[in-house]
Formats: sequence, structure tokens, C-alpha cells
Amino acid sequence: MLDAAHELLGEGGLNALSMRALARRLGVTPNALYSHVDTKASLVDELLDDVLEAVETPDADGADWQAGLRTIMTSTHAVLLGHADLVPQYLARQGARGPNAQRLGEVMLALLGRGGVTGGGAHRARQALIIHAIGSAAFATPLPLDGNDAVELRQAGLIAAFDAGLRWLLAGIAADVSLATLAGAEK
Amino acid sequence: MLDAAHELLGEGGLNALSMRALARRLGVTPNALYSHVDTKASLVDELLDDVLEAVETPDADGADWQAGLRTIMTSTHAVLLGHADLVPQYLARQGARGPNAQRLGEVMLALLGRGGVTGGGAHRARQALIIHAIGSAAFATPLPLDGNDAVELRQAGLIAAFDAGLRWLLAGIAADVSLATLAGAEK
DNA sequence: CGGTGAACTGTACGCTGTACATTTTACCTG
DNA sequence: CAGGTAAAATGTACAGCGTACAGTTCACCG
Repeated sequence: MLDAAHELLGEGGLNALSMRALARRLGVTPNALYSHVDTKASLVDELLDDVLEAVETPDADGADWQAGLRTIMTSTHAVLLGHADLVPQYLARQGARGPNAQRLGEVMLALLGRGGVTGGGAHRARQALIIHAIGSAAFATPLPLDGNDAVELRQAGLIAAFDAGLRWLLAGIAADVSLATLAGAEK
Repeated sequence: MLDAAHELLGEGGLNALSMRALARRLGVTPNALYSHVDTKASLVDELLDDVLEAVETPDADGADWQAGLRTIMTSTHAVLLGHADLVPQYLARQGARGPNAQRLGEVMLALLGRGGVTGGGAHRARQALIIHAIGSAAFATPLPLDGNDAVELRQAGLIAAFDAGLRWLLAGIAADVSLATLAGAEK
């Protein structure tokens, strides 16, 4: 059933994913779906988290924590770009409901911790990174009226902007750590 | 009519804003609305841009361009927080359709230019800042199931995270300018 | 006074999510 | 193999949605 839902989403976007269309595809009456799913919103939540399974998680114990974060955020961004319809929903859900999202969040915290970012600072840093990744993907959602070629051109620029923003954020986070270290050394 | 739409939005969120409900409030049949508005989506677009009128625009020729950007982004963030329902839509629209949004975007470019950020770099910087502001607001959208007190507590943390991210971005943007200046001096 | 355009109405279509009571199906236990 | 039980699917139904279409009212201007 989730498979069929993903198919519909891929073929006709979020508009094509109605309970009735999904039931039709499965050769079943619409209400049968409610034996497997509480509500349409929760269905979308599941789809949302499914998508994140494709995100590439770096080894949390690797050498360079910043590179690790860059990998995970870039991969998240790329994956979300492939599911533009879902992204606005995602932000409103704080991107943190399903198990996959949770796993990614924990890897991020671990990486930050290995860089010396802990406690409230780590949560703030993680949130800024998440917002940047999801927000950038949402920004790339093609408007219905744009042509296909125009879309691709725009996407190249958007990816460059994503990359620049990601570097700024990571640099800022790392700089804060240095500051804290210096302040600690002074004591 | 836009006033009535804003009222509905304020009272019952996006769910309460249906063409039929709006018509009811105006004492009119639903179809009468289509003499004033192309489609519901375009109505929402207008509402969206209306909201941005409240954003505080600093003097683009003021002393400190970074402070100016901080003001405009913080104000945007605060304004959007008051209209949580609209924010996800906003991101998907690239927040750049209406005249108010356009005006804000130009002020941002002007401020960046005064800091020596120009060309493609300025567009990337602006985009990162916009994404951060809108994305942070979207992240703060209260989930239906949360209690009111829990929401307010969370919002305090979210605003702190917004602030931290904003500083990181600005610092990164400013640092890039210094680098470019140094590189230019070397030539 | 006649005409023109905007505003509005009534009717209608096809779609949405989902509640309720009922029936079919699959499986486990005695 | 028989009987019970729980999951799954069904038919019917409701209230709502956005909006297309054709026709009417009405204010205003030449």
C-alpha cells in the first residue's frame, strides 16, 4: 500500500494522492484503507519518513565531523529535492516524527558532539542545519507554470546557494566551539 | 474581502478559510468571489503578501549593513510566526511573488551590496537568509496535538535557534567578503 | 434613454475525507 | 476438521470542497 502511494505521488504529485485514487489503484474500496491507516495525514507522515530512508548516513565515528555533517545534509537535501511535493508538509511537521528522521537527528547530534558542540548549542545547531536543508528543498519546488528547462536551470543555482549556506552554518558552528574553548582556557 | 479572509484565517486557521465560508461571512454566494479573485490559490497568495506589509524595513543606507539585515530578517521571522498556517505555502512559492516580498528582497540586496556582497554571491546570501527566516517560522508551526503552554515554551527555544543561525549566516557572508578582498589585494 | 460592464445569483458537477454498520476472509485453537 | 476470533474489505452515506456555466440585477456614463 505504501508502495502504491509512492507511485501515485511520483506520477501525479500530491494532487494525485487521494484516498480514492489509492484505493482504485489497489483494486479496493476507499474505506478499506482505513483498516491500515488512521487518517490521510498519518499516511503522508509515513510516506514522508519512508523517503528519508534513502539518505546517506556517514559513519558517526569518522575522522572529520564537519565533513560528516556536510554529507548528511547534502544527501538529505538531494533526497528531498526528489519529493518536492512533500517538503512543505515536512517543515510543518518539524521533520522529526518518524523513525528515519529520528535516526538522522541522532547521527547529527553525535557528529556535533564529536566536534565539541553539546547541550543546547548542539540542538540549536542541528535545527539550523535541518531548516537549511529542508527549506532549501522547499524553495526548489517548481511552480506549476514554469517550463521544464527553466526549472533545471534554476535548480543548479539553488544547489549552489544551498552549498554556500551549509558552509556558512558549519563555519559559524565551528567558530563558536573555538570561542568556548578559548573562554574555558582563560578560566 | 481580503479583510474578511484575514479574519477567518485568524479565527480558525487555514482550514476555516474556504471560499464558501468566506462567501458566507460576506453575505454572498460563493461564486460571487470569483468576480474578484481568479482562484483560491491566488487569493492565498495575496493574503500571503499582505502579511509581509508589517515587516519592519530598516534604512538601507544606515550605518551597519549587518545590523540592518538582522533587523529585517528578525522582523520577517516574527511576522511569519503570527501566521503559521501560511508559512509552508510561502516556502513553496519561493516567498517572492507579491510586491511586498519583492520590496523586501530588494532592500536585502541593497544592504548586502553595501557590505560588499554583489552579483551571484549576493543572491546566494539572500536566499540562505530568506530560507532561514521562513524555514524557522515554518518549524515553529504548532502541531495540532500540542497544548498551548508547551507551544510557548518551545517557541522560546526556536527563537533562540533562529537567532543563532542568523548570526552564523551573517558571519559567514561577511567572512567571504574579507576573503575576496584579501584575494583582490594580492593580485 | 440606451448601452455597457461589473457584481451577483442559482444550478450543477465531480471531487474530497471519512463515519457507520455489515459482511467476507484468514488464521489459530480445540 | 469445526468453531471462534480478529483483521480486512464492503456498501451506503454525509458534509464539505473548488469552480464552471448561464443568466440576472444594477450603477454609471455617454
